[in-house]
Amino acid sequence: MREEGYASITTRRLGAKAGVHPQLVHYYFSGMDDLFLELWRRFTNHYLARQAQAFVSPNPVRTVWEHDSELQDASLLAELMALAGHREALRDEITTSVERFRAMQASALSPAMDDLGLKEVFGSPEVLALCMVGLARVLAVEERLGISSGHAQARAAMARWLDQLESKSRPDAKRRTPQASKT
Amino acid sequence: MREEGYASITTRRLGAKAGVHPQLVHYYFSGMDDLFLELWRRFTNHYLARQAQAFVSPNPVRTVWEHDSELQDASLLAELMALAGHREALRDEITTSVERFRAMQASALSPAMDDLGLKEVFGSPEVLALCMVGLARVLAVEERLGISSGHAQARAAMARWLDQLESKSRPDAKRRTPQASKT
DNA sequence: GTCTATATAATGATAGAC
DNA sequence: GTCTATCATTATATAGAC
Repeated sequence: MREEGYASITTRRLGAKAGVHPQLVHYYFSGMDDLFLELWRRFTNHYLARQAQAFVSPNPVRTVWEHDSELQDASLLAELMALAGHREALRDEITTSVERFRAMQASALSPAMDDLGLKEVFGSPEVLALCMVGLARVLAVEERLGISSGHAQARAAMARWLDQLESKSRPDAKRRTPQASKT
Repeated sequence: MREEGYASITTRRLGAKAGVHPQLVHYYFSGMDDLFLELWRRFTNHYLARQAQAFVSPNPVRTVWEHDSELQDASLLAELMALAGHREALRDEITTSVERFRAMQASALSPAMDDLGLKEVFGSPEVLALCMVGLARVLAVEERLGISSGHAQARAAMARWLDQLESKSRPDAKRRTPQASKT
């Protein structure tokens, strides 16, 4: 799906990829809707768990940005939302979990809004969350197609801004590198 | 395509929608690739012409934002980019025109970068363009699915920010309403 | 659980009458 | 330009042998 879009997901291709006969797909899933639903649930479970990190992070803004930016998944997510446009069963599941996810991000970002003076520009943490996910997703989708105009500069600007925020919150601390510690 | 996604575009459905027989699609287009290419070209022609306004606008930032935000087309564009992921002929056409479009937006935004102090945060006009198109597209795609968490607030924050920019560039002028004059 | 075989429907596409 | 007729291909899905 990441490589060729949701329309190319068929029982035959899945079977071929898994090295089994396509009919087995119907043994494991009750149909294509069920299959996509299961994929989405795996996706959200992974991310909801991952997103919990933002609550204990010293800089939730950076943490949220890093999660939003996980390239492969960001473009997969765009694909799933396109798919949801014409699969009712998926749409309901996606809308509720996206809203839950956004609320979670917002509450993780909330303390930073006042501390770092972000309230003035963004107003609410939801808006900050929307801006970051928006930028991350354009970058992901475009890079999948081979478009790169301004991408490096955008990532650099984001890194600069995050560093700036960090020095605001802890003026004595040194800059954190993008990759977190391995523990 | 806006309503049900690119996968639901078939010769039969197009024929039904147009009130003619599906075989006529092959009379007008050499195939599905050609059909999507034609759609994309119409799309870009419309927007490249429209985008020229940004060069003569008193506030190019607002103009670019308004163009990016045209709801229906923003979600259609997301759909087309998803489609491009597995249609080579489309991909080449899309990548080149997106890059051309971005360069155009950037050069329209360029003078505002220095005047309004945007260079400090965004660095280059391409980055500003990416941020705006990112936010606009998330809003569009999500709204199509019925998701609205933070959307109203995001639009309000954007309106506030644009007004702020405007008062910076012309301190004596009054706020412009979102809709431009009719002439 | 995995396979063969098959049902049924929809797809993109072509040939040719009018 | 629009139609009828038809093609090969692919899709989801089911039944039943092993």
